[in-house]
Amino acid sequence: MSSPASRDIFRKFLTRKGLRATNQRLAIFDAALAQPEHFTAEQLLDYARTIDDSVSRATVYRTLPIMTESALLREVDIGSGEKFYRPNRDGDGTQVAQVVCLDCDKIYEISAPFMSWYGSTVSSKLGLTPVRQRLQVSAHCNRLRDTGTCPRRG
Amino acid sequence: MSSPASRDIFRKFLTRKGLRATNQRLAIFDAALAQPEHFTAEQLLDYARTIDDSVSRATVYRTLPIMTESALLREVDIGSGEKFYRPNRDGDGTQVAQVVCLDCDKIYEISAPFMSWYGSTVSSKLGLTPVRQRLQVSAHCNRLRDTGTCPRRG
DNA sequence: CTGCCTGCAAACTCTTTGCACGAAT
DNA sequence: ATTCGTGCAAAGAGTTTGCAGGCAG
Repeated sequence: MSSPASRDIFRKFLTRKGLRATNQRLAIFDAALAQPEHFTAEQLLDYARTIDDSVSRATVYRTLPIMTESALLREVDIGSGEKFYRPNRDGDGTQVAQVVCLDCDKIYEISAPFMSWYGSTVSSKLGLTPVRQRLQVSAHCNRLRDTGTCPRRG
Repeated sequence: MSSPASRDIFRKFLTRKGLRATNQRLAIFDAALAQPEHFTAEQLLDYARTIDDSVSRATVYRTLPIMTESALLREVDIGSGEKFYRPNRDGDGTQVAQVVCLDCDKIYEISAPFMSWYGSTVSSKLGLTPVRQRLQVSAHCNRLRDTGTCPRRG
């Protein structure tokens, strides 16, 4: 949930960008920024509908780019078919690596400040200017392997 | 193109795995390992059909996992909707980063030996065992920005 | 009022799959 | 002779888009 105060912030944000502050967009903003973890477009739709049941899937998909381009959200693509999103509470997200548990699908985010240095170094040698980088580690759960149970699932 | 010799190698390879050495599979193997650059499933289909025009899209998609699981090919997912593949001529591919030019879509591969160390370090802190890692940098072409022309396109 | 924004549903892209036929062993 | 493998076409999943109507500014 979010307070009327955050609504006003979103409203101003949209106006500043020359976009209209529709109830659907506001509901999607509320829903997205209330998420504690990574979420998918579909999950966002579900939650946004609890705020405004007129929100459609199309509008969610049309609003997500607005939020990511403005760095309100960070897009996290772990190559699983669907994209994940996450409120961009801290930093710009270019210095964050992900560790993905292949057993419970949980995505851990790890600070990796050397990443942008690496990106710049490697890009400049090729005559390129880095835009973004991603570092992802896919891993299996030791606990699940040893005891047959992962604390994050069953 | 490939010599009859490589055909025999593929034949033995398949037999060893308990799989049948069909003409379609051999054509796909030939086509895949003849690629100098990254390629998509669709491009592989096109080329494989110049060797054996009975090759179908379904068989390409069914053969790609056989080749990647055996490390003959490396799968490179840059989050662009379609997957890329590449003959795995050197190493195991777990120590290679990609630099993707957003202007010409070229994928440069860079040796990044520290990656597996990083994966292990970060995973163990979470009670996980790393399976694979990927490090990708997306970048823009300086030449295109400065002169309006990228040597890799027009 | 004007035209941006919306929901709906169809379209799209890439990939997977069910089925009956065909070929490798 | 057995199966495993194949092509075809349909199904899938996630996302995008054309259109007619609706609401913000």
